[in-house]
Amino acid sequence: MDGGAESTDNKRRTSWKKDPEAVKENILAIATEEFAAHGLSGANINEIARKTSTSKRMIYYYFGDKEGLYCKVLEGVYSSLRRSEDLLDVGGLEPEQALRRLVEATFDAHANAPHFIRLVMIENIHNGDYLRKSEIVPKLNRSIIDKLEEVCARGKAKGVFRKGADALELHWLISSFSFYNVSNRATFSASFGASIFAQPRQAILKQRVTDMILAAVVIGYQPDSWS
Amino acid sequence: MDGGAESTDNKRRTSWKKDPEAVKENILAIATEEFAAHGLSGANINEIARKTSTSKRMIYYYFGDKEGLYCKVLEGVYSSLRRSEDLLDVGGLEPEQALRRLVEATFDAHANAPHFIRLVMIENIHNGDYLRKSEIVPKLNRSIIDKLEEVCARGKAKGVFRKGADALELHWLISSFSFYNVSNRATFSASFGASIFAQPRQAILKQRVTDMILAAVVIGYQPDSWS
DNA sequence: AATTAAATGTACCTAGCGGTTAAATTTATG
DNA sequence: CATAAATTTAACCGCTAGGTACATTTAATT
Repeated sequence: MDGGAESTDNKRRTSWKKDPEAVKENILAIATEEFAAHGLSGANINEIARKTSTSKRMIYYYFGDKEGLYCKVLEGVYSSLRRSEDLLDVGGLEPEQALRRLVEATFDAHANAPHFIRLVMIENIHNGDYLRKSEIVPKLNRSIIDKLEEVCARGKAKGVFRKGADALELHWLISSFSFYNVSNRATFSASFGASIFAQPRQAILKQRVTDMILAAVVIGYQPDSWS
Repeated sequence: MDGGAESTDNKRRTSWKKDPEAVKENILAIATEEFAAHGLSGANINEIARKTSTSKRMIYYYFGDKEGLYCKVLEGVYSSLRRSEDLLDVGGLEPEQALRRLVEATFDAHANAPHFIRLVMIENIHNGDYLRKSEIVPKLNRSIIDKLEEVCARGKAKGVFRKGADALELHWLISSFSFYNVSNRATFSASFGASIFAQPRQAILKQRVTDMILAAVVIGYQPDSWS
């Protein structure tokens, strides 16, 4: 599993290419795994270095120290989620369908981004100190709010959304179960079993929360699923 | 603030009571603070020892090692939350009011138990490994489910709850925003400001989610607050 | 080709921290 | 009073892990 020395000896090489960006990317990718897996204090720089294709020296060369690396990792996963949000276009949908789409997409996005979830949990353990220090992150998450605001405005203009519908509150709501659904799987499962996190229960849950949100926002909404 | 040597010299004391339980309690209380503040790997045994009224030696004497201490801390906060749940009696209320009461109480209980929240977050970072090892915790959280089941049964029997109402799903839902509301304050605030976590927004949120739950469960429910 | 600065490798340092040892002292108990 | 459990004190150990020093190699520049 380790002694594959046929084309180029991968260990003990004495020759290398200059490729700073690739090295940085490689370090970031591994560091994301490790910080997500073990947290800031739990992650091990030596272990991160070992798993990269470079050395510990380069980590300090490019990122200064452990916290600097952690910050870049944090910024990375936030940017990544933002990009996926930006891809979502609900402009062509009627307000009700647009909102439904946003809820479902958020639910799925969280379910498919465990690294993001774990790093946000970890950052919350640290009281958001590193996120607050970051210059790029605070302004990142506007896009989802903007989308919700636009949908709310259209819904109200069309007369199908309640006047009280508020984008920030909606985002808080949608995030809460989308996030919790991933973040607390371990302890929830330990207490009540994992059945709720498997199919078909997950699909049912997504349907339920979507209907709940729509019922709270759309005037006279009556979900089919409420038997 | 430190040199209060009037009645009994607090350092270098030569006389003491034999009170194992008090010593254990003292260690647990401090350890709860420290683990909640810094996580399992982040907390420091020397620091915990320093803050107790006893010594590091006693920590190892009673708890074996760091993980043993962490486990006891975890069991402690879970038991504590369970006790507060047990105090809640909704037997005398009609199903609708009972459910409303359970939602509001859960929301408030989470908001008032930041240590519990943080330790559950931390335990989830560790994939629930220590919770699963514990014998007492897995069976602890039944009580809230039992209460929800009883209320659901009464509501269905009375003909006011939908047939699809499910206690476990309800608990997942109620927990999700109650938990998220505390666990993700730091990062949410960093992105969108802290206004939503202050009054009167918190009260409004609680009202909203309660109404949403009731609307999902109670047939024909129409909240006053939905303007 | 010589110069130079960025990029990389290797070995090393050191403080902190989890955990232990050992002995003395005090309190409770039968 | 003997014995055991509880507690104190304080030094100590070993390793881990964050961080650094210093030499070396590559690539661009002149």
